[in-house]
Amino acid sequence: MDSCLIAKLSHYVNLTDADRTLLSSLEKEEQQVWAGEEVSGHGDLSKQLHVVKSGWLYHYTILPDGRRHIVRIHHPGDVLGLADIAYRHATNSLRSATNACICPFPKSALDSVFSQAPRLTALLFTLAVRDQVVLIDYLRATGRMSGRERVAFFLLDVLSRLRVTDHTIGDTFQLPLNQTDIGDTIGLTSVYVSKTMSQLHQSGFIDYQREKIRIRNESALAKLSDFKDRYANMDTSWFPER
Amino acid sequence: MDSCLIAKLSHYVNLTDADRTLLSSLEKEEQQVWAGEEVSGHGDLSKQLHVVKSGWLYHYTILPDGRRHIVRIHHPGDVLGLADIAYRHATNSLRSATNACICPFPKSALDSVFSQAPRLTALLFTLAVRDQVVLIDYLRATGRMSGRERVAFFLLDVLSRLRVTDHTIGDTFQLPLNQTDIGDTIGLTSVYVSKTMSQLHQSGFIDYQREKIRIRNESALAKLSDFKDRYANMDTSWFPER
DNA sequence: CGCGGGCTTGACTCACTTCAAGTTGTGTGG
DNA sequence: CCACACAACTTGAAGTGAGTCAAGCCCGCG
Repeated sequence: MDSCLIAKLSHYVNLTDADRTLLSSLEKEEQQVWAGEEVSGHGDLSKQLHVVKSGWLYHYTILPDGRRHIVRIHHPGDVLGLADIAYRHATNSLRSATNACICPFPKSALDSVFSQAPRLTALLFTLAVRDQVVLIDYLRATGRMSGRERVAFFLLDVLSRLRVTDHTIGDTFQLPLNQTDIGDTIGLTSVYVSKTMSQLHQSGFIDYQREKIRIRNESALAKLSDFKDRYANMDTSWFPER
Repeated sequence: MDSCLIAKLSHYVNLTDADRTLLSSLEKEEQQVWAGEEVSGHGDLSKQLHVVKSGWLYHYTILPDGRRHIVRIHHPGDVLGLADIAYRHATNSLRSATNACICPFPKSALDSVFSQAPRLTALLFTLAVRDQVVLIDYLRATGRMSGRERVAFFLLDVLSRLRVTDHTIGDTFQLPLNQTDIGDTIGLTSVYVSKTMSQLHQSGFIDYQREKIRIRNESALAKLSDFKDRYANMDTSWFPER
């Protein structure tokens, strides 16, 4: 019943009742999607954004020769498609990794947020910009780090994101992505991801089997991959009063 | 006398007089910086944003072992630091590539934009989001493309950005960055950038000497690197009326 | 019980790095 | 106007991290 969008945003600021009403209007409509299903393709008209209610999804692109790069992974409570509001056609494709439930809403719903709720606007802006900072972290990892460092970085990134909504999470989590997906996210092949993960296991950093990952030495991994948590804290002090 | 910020934004929407007044308040203060000078460092308190009046700058990060990645290159008319408004401390460092003139303004100036000018808010949002799409293009290039493709991509990206403000630009432009800088932007070493550029020259794609680049076969380069211009057109149709 | 997707492992290859020794061009001082 | 210094670029030889190819394994599922 509870909206995970509101839950996620409340993590960062206090929302007024008016804000909550406005936000829940974004979650009116629901859509079920299957694991592996394509939600929207590159080049589609991008008139809609989505809020994720449950499940994991990801945005990706295909290169002309067929190689794939996964751009961003999405969890419950995420607002998807902000990256596409600047263009008439979607610049990336969206696919569901698991069975999922998403709530589509039109781009134009944002204009009522912008004109009615400056504080919420600032928050959305901040979230978009946080995504940008995370993308930069990925860019730097992909551009300048070894495979081992990149895998470490990736696992910690997923873990930190899960912690935003699930405070009870310890060192173990479910990762509903296969090693090909992981490789396509950090610019490696699935073969090399496999070799790297087994090496990280042998060095005592992680345990894993199927979709379950256990981080055995988080601080060492963080040091290895120079990881900074971008999700836990954000600066909202400059926000307009209401 | 003319503001290049206003010039750049006018490329996308019609601005009211009120909008112009608000915008020019962001360019009240001026600061001169020298080529190679550090403007703000990673970890500094990030209370200020900047508008670039003249010159080239770039944001970069250093890895623990000293390797560098250049995250984003900035030109006149760009708004810098949007990526940092979500955090109390700067997540990346800013350095000037050439002598430059920049206009600092406080984060809090954004809140007056958000509460007074919904249309301008939408525009700023769109710009932030366009940067995100470009970062994604870089991420995909860095993660999945060969050195040759990456260099081609980089050169076309710079050219397209210059064209936003300079419509007279043909196939030749000034690139005030050395090959180490280029390599640090696309995840290569300076040695390999040199070899790749001379190879691109020999295949008839480009000419270059010192800081001058000539693109001899733009469409072939675009095909080679699967380049899409993200700067020329953006969707502003969903913007609030005023 | 057999099929198939995902994971592992090893042998081989190659794109890119590293190292190192030139070359070029440009600004500076005598 | 020359000489010297210096940064940027070039070029080649040698090394390596990650890719490719391919065979085999594991395990959940029909």
